[in-house]
Amino acid sequence: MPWSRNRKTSAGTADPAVAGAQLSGTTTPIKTGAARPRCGTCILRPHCLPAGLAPEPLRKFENMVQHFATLAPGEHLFRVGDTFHSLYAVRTGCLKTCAVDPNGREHVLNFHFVGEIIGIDAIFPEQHFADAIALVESSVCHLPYRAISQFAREVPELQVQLVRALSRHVFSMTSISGDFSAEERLAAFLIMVSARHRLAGGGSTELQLAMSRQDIANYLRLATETVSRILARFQKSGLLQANRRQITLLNPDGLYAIAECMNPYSRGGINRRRPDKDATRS
Amino acid sequence: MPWSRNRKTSAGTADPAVAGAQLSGTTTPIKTGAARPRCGTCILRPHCLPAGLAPEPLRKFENMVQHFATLAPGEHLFRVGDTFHSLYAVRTGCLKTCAVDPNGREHVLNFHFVGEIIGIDAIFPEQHFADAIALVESSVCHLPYRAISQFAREVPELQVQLVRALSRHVFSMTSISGDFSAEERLAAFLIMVSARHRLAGGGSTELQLAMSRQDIANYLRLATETVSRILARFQKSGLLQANRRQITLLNPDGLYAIAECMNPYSRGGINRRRPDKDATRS
DNA sequence: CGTCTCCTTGACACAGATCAATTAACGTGG
DNA sequence: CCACGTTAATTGATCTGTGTCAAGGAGACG
Repeated sequence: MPWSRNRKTSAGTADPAVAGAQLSGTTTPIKTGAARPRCGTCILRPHCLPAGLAPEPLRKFENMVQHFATLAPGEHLFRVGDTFHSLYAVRTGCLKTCAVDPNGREHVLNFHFVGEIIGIDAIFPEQHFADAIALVESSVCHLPYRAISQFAREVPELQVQLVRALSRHVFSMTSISGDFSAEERLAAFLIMVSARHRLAGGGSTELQLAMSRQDIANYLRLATETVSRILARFQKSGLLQANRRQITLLNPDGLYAIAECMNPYSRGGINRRRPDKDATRS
Repeated sequence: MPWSRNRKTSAGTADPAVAGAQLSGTTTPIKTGAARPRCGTCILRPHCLPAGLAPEPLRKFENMVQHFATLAPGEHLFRVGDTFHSLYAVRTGCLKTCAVDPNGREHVLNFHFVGEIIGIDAIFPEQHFADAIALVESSVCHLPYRAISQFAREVPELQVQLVRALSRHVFSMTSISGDFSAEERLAAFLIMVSARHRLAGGGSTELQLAMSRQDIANYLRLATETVSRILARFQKSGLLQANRRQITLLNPDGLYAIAECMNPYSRGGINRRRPDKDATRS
């Protein structure tokens, strides 16, 4: 049976307040790729590709990086079918990568928060098979892959970082790919957002979501109504306070407890609904 | 067929068609990591890490590779919590990686067919967070990561392959992570198995599944009963013939049509096989 | 031949999708 | 500043795809 779920595309028209807020204390949004970013002083460096580079290689790396024009909400960074030639690092804001299948259903593949790398999945096919769209005003660094890859041959530390970034990506994907209930997935999502807020230097209980309910739903493989309802349920049980995209976590531990089973590191706590489905056989 | 026949037949029928052909004069399975595998003559090389290496680096690479003892069905290659120190390449047979959540519910993260690399997701955490278990009698090459990684610094081509393998892994994961119906997922699964059979030199319509219905269900996030029912439905509509683990695809194009929406290449019209039936519901 | 394990099939239940309607922001133009 | 339109978010009422429970069947193996 055809079986259409959420099919509309929402290109986050959102609070511009969110974007810059988190970490642009020094730098006002650059409108046209003017100044080179300075990895050396970038607050995100520990989480970015040049993490742990020595001063000299770092300088060379900086020279490869280009700063990209700021993206307005809804603007594309790249599109399905574009040739891959560059990775991107999110400096401010938030983007989503998504693909629309032949039936018109949109699948949000990932959200990309401050400090994260976009485009890793295109290295192999050498072509983007997803659209990357800014959810709020965002800016990204532009890391030409050929140059980076070439440079990595000389600088093992960079090579290590590259491989780690890839592996981490795989690692994080396994979390959402499992078979979990809507509550578990949403709780895990909120915790993830919270953690990333903290990484970017923001508070971890006051969340200003960059994405719509629909984007969240498409990402978590739910209906938007379900996301809404579960948020309401969380609110009623005192876990959080939700007002549109403004979310306040009142009881993070409670959310952790719900989401725990999705954390690959912490298998061994908490309960979930479906008692068993058997396992084992060795 | 590439895989040894059903589970516990006579001890050690590593399918001669594959196993024997490329890796040894002897037809008997290697029980203890005796002979070094010869990447140079391995039929899988184009799909493996040393793809495209020049003769000299290839020889050095071969010297790093160790052959592993054959794994019996149900035997573990590694377990959750094991320290990561090596990647593995499947030479014969088929393995699954899986993790058990707090409730004892098993999640199959991936199946690993002939020619595929296992362990990529453990590079970053430097620890395995999944069990790797042989589904049928299998053998794997043992690729010590530190040595490989070190060697890759000298041989760019190998580095490229490593990154490509990682990226490909990410790429393939996006396929099953989407929001698809049970039919779509199962159809896509069968097509994937078929494609991998072909890669390994087998036929693409006569499939001998290495995994149980339960493994398939856990992988696709379904109940085993659902897998059974949908196979029955496919059979009734003439798409295939299913007898336990012996599956014959009668109408691969029909399956393609059902699974199309999951093919990342088809999104946006890149390189698509056929236009789909439209998404009208009713 | 019995036992075991995997697979299949049926009956029923429920989480979550779908349909539908209302309310709340946020423009925009007058 | 206020009507108006548009889109996002909520809430309620149903429907349904799949999960769950239960009961055989069919190979495999000793």
